[in-house]
Amino acid sequence: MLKIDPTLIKDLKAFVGLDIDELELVLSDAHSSLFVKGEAFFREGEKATRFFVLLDGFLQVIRTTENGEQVIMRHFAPGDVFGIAPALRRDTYPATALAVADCVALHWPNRFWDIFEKKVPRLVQNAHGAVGERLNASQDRIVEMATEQVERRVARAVVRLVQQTGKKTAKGIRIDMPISRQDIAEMSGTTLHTVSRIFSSWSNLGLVAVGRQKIEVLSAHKLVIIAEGH
Amino acid sequence: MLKIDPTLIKDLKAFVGLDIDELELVLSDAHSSLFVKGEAFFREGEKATRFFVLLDGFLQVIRTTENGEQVIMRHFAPGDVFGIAPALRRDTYPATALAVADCVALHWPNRFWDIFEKKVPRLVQNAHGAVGERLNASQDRIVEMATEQVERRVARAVVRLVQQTGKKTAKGIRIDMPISRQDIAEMSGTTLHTVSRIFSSWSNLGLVAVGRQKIEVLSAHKLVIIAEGH
DNA sequence: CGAGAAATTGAAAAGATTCAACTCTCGTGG
DNA sequence: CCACGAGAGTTGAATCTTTTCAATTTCTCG
Repeated sequence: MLKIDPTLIKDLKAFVGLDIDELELVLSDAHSSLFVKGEAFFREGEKATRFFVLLDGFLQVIRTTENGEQVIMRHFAPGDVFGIAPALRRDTYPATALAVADCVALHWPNRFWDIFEKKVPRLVQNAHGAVGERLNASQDRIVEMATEQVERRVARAVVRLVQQTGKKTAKGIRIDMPISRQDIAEMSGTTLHTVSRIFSSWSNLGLVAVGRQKIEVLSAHKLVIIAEGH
Repeated sequence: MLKIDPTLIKDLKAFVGLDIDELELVLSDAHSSLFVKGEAFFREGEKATRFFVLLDGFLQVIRTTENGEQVIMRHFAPGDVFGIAPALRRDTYPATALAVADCVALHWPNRFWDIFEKKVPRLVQNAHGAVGERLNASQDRIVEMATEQVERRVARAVVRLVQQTGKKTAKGIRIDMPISRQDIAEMSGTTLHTVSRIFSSWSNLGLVAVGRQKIEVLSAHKLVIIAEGH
């Protein structure tokens, strides 16, 4: 069904530990699709029909409140599994997944979950590990929201973005993705105004260079100090 | 190893869908222990050696920040599985579990996880379902912390407690557990002072009757309106 | 080049925390 | 059995952080 070479994907986080035969089996049932920037992989509450592995691009998972506010729950990068409702015995997607850049993703109908569970158990175990990390990250974030003030939360959001998409530049590390003040606000539970003020002050301190939808970290070290507090 | 009657536990959430043989198999390998109020089942970062099902009592899961602040992540009631590190391919416990009342819990060494996965798959599936609910609840809470103000968060914390331990009384519903203002503050990311002020105002409105470590909800309906906003 | 989105910034207001003093409640031990 | 002390709770006042409102400015793309 697909003409992807197993060796191209064998190092992706989702497929770590699979042997060639397993990779081929998995690929033989996979569909591959392009999702253009802005397109939704699935939306909150929608019936879950398939699960995904991101091959290329970048996506964000968001939730929307009744009064229309958005919260960015997290980002996914190539190699991540997502939309794995069957791993959690859910039949709807709990959030909306949006392509932030053009994306290529593999996906399978949900019925393959149980098949892979038997035939490629490592794949399913990897997914459970990913769930564990996400649960842990969620709880970290709850603690952060409950105890830290805004500047630190914003710093952490930026540090996370740097870790996920940072590209080395002459002067520092640039976030390789158009990110607005509003996006950062939705990642850290504040307003774009407050983010703007914080960025201005960091910029004055020579910590970052910011522009329209772009952020370059000049002193990752100092930013981490703000984020972690020591 | 244990003389618990399968019929006593067959309706617990953790064991839903197991047949008698499976229940007996599971029980035959189980240990049962009493944890007195205040005792820890396990602590954050500790090597995970066993997983649990709560039979009786009530426990809270907490995280502590570097500067000693506590955040109550969630509560567990009889029938809940917890400490299921193997389900998430973790080898340490991610948080601390404390008995809030005297508790009785079943527990198994972690090696039984893989055994049960084969022999009692439904048990493991139930656990994954529980993980899914928890991940979902965590994300709800993140949204809540990011977008709602304190009074609403406190209202939600109280509503959750009522759902988990509410006991009908003459005038309303009482939370059947000693809960301090500080506890509510740690559940909702605020200070005991703010909780105290909010409770005073609710009390003046006739919404709740509060006392030392006790909360009785007189108008659940109005409280839900504060919590949910409509 | 013009239009619209993104960002900045000041000023005012709101919301919550911090500090501090004080009160209440309950269990314990004299 | 009562007094006392510690833990739990309350409340005012000051302060601080963040948001809200509003007015501009800057960028970038078509």
